[in-house]
Amino acid sequence: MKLTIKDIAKMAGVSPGTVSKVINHTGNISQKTIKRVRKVIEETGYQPTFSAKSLATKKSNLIGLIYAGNINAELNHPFFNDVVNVFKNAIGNLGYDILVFSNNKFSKDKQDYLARCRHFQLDGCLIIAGDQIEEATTELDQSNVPCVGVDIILNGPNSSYVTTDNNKVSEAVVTHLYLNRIKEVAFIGGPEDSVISNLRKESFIKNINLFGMLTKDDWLQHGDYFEESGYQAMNRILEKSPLPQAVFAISDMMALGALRALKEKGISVPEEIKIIGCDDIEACRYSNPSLATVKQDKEKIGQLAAHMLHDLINGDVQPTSVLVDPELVIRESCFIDMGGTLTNR
Amino acid sequence: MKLTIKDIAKMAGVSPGTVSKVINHTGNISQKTIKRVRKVIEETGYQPTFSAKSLATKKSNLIGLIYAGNINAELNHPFFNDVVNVFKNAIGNLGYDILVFSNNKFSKDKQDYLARCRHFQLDGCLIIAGDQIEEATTELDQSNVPCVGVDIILNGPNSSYVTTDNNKVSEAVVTHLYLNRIKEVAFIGGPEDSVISNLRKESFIKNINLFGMLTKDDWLQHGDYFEESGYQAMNRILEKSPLPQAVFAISDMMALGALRALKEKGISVPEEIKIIGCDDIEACRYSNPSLATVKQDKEKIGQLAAHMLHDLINGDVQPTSVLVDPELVIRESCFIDMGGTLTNR
DNA sequence: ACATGATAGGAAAACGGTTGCCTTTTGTGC
DNA sequence: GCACAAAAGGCAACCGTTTTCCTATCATGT
Repeated sequence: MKLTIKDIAKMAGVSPGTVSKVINHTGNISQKTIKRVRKVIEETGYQPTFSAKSLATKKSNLIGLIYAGNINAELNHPFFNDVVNVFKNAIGNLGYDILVFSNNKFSKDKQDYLARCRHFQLDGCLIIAGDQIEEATTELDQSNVPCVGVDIILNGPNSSYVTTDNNKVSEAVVTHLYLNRIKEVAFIGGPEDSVISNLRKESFIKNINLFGMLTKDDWLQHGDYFEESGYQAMNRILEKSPLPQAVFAISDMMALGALRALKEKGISVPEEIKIIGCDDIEACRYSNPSLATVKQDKEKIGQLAAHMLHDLINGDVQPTSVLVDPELVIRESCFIDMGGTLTNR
Repeated sequence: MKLTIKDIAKMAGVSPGTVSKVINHTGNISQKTIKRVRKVIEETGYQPTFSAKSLATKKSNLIGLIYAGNINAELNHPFFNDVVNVFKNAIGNLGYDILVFSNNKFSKDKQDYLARCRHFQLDGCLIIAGDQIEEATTELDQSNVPCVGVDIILNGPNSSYVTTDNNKVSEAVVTHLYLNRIKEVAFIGGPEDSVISNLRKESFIKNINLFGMLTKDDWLQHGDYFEESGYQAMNRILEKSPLPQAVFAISDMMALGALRALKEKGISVPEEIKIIGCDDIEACRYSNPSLATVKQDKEKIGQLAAHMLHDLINGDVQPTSVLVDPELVIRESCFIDMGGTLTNR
């Protein structure tokens, strides 16, 4: 028989309302009473029922977790999961639990995120996406539900976002290559309609031109962020001669796919061609050669997302966006032998 | 202004109770009325509020997700995440959403899972663990809350579990090595008190003896499933001569660590020593040499867990346990050159 | 001792559904 | 057309909290 607030009230010789006030630190209650009520709660291990509380307050202390866009992977995406894990612990410390929207529950074809937020009376949502996304997410963004996006641009009245500074991603890669006398560079992006991908592509081209380096249409390929698509993109590049001196793929998985294509053709990395990926997933360290990459600061992104969402929920703050600086991680796939000049530390 | 069941009732010209019955397919309602009510619901997009429904029914259609034990990783564990992802979709189709327990919310030191289940009125829990675990999980297991464990042995009155057949894991590895004329094998297990690890270790030793092969105390090492611990365990093995002909590590990450240790010492894999891991994480395919492993059937485990939990919740079924067969995946780290005899397909 | 304001705590409505029971309507057989 | 059973749907209590408003008590200054 589960204990209710009335049982506690009876035991402590007060009214239910008073117990509620003690629990929530509201109203005017004497220290003596507080002590007494606390003691009963302590002894009985009483905990208010979530649904009753939620019903009365219209709050849930629950954050919805949405994997939007065509991320084929979801709970098993290497980069996003690290971010989500940091987020989970950070938001937990702020007093929230996380609700993962399972798909297929409501309408079959249409993910109605907003309806589900209202259904559960979620306090806010974390939207994870590698991409600009479906209507359902836009609808949610435009609603008054507090949302924080990771790697997605949100502009709703109560939405913030945090993302790696995509201009700096390409800038870092191109600058590094320039400093190492590499001139001819290919690019493997995400889907053509991916906002993130296009930002990186534009910035890539801009910086290539800025430094007087070379790229060309045949070298600008698109994939879907996954391994196989990188493999195919690389093969498309290989079909056209000449070969570039380096390839920048905007996900590690695609870079690994490119690596596989090169291995298959007997082209040596980094001697004949350098490869740089992006994300710094675990597999980078175990591939052969190990994969140079642009690392996104997962810890910082996760932490920021949690605090931004909390602030948004409390109405403390206007919607904002934060760009997190990426960091170049040089590994074997980009080692450059220049006879002692300009080597990498 | 959010719509309530009363609004719908008014619009449809019926009582709230009737609307409820239409929604839940209970009571005796005429087809005509059902149509009318349905239409209004459709047009307005009305959805019952979770907390109110949950309060009234004492059910939540929510499944708690617990990462128990000393899995340092959580939402970012490569193997478990794949399982959880399958589970999430499967359980979603059965009408549940998932609540992830954030840590640190309730008592600082003590995870009170049971209390939180009651608090949220969860219908059931999925317990993920690489290991036998804390008191809080045991308490939950022993309660009447329906639980399904993955890779953990549960014996509570309402608990089932599904796990890879750990005997067969070691059996498959040892048999394969035996068939390829390899006699001397080392073993890198998990923590000494890990039930799973000990099952695999016992079965490893049993099969080694059965085939008249050789292992010894110096070759039986323990780690914590993560990369660094595999590295260290391998170094401990290397300190003692002679070298075994093969090493079986019960996680891929530890196997990768072992690989790193061998590389560092200039010992070639698979020529001088073979390595086999376990789990079949992504990185296996990208390591050099690519890593042979024992694959756990994540798809099947996730699906089974979902359906077993659903059955348990509905009281359709007695607690059970299911063992899923593992599958050996041979890759470069275990390639065997025998001059044409007994090669691997 | 008294008016006054502050403080403590109680009563009850509200939150949005569900459900058992009871009444009304409908259909059936004669 | 009538008695009766079955079907349809309304009523109201209930789920466990919160919160507003109100009253009773208490301390204070005069």
